[in-house]
Amino acid sequence: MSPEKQQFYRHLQRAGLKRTGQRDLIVDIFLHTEDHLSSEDLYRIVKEQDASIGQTTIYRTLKLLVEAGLASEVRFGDGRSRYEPNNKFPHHDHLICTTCNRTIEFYSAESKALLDSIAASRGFHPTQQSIRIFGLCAACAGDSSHDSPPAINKRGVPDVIGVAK
Amino acid sequence: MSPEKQQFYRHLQRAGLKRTGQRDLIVDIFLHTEDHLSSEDLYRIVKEQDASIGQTTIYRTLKLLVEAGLASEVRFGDGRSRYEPNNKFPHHDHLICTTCNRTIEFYSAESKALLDSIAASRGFHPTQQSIRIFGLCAACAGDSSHDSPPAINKRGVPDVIGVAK
DNA sequence: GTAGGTGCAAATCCTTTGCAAGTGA
DNA sequence: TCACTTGCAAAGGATTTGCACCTAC
Repeated sequence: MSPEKQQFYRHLQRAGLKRTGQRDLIVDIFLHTEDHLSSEDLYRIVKEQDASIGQTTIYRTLKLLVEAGLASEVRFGDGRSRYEPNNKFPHHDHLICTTCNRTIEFYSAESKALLDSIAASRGFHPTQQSIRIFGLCAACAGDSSHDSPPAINKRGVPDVIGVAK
Repeated sequence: MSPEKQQFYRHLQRAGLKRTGQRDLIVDIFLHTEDHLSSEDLYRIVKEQDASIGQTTIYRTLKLLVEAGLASEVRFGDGRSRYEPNNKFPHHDHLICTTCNRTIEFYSAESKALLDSIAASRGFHPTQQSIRIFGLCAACAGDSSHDSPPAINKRGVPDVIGVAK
């Protein structure tokens, strides 16, 4: 069993909760994505494996994953929550193209340090920081030295087009 | 008439829209706040001046204000949109206390420059950047060298507790 | 006169909750 | 056993839309 699933079950145990087949399946699938899945996206994928699972269980399990520290909730301005597994990259931020909805992930240690020091100077104790840059990706801005805009994918899920470390 | 209202009416004109008494009132009130008002907060205040105005008009006018570049939409994780006038501070970010809901505004030219260069290196053209740091303010973290946590205010609106320039 | 605006009620969309029937420890 | 789970349907809460009536230009 992966260390992430172990962490998940440790969380369940500590909280007096139970291990179930549904949670097993949902967590397995979730941990193997690195998309920014919405609850409904995940629901659709999970249903392919077990058509009897309900939306509600997806919502509840995603909440557990966040509590267990295995997932982060992100919002890109389309009015729905998306989730990303924390096991891929410990923390990263997003450039969000408001035209094609693709996202570019990046991580900047300098920004993080800068923001930490700003928080510290106000006596603030951060638990989470979120940086989002909205705008046009190179393709949508018509920059011909970059890829052309992608067709919107089947699920309407933003594709990740790159990770800048 | 303030330059902001002029800008608003210029936007209406360019878009072929009309000036109305309702828009006048809503814009006047909005531009004189620096709270992070939700649509409903603004609705309550506006109704004190004109009880006949409907929620819908508030929603629609806030949207116009954003389009006109006079307001920014912000979300603090409580599932509702809040708006701040752009005439006070051109741009700023937020430390958000997840216990007492107060926010501390700050502006960091260094962060902005850093993020601009990250965006540029990906060929991304930013239109808006949003930095949010969630955590505990000094008071809620029990830091006695700072103010004690505030009573939650009447409207449940996060109070601004400071602006770091 | 006419395109655009307004307020109301109804509709939407995402998410949560109540509940009766299951199920893991 | 029994507290925790599940799926369904209904409820919720924020925001949007349809519509008949009004109003700025």
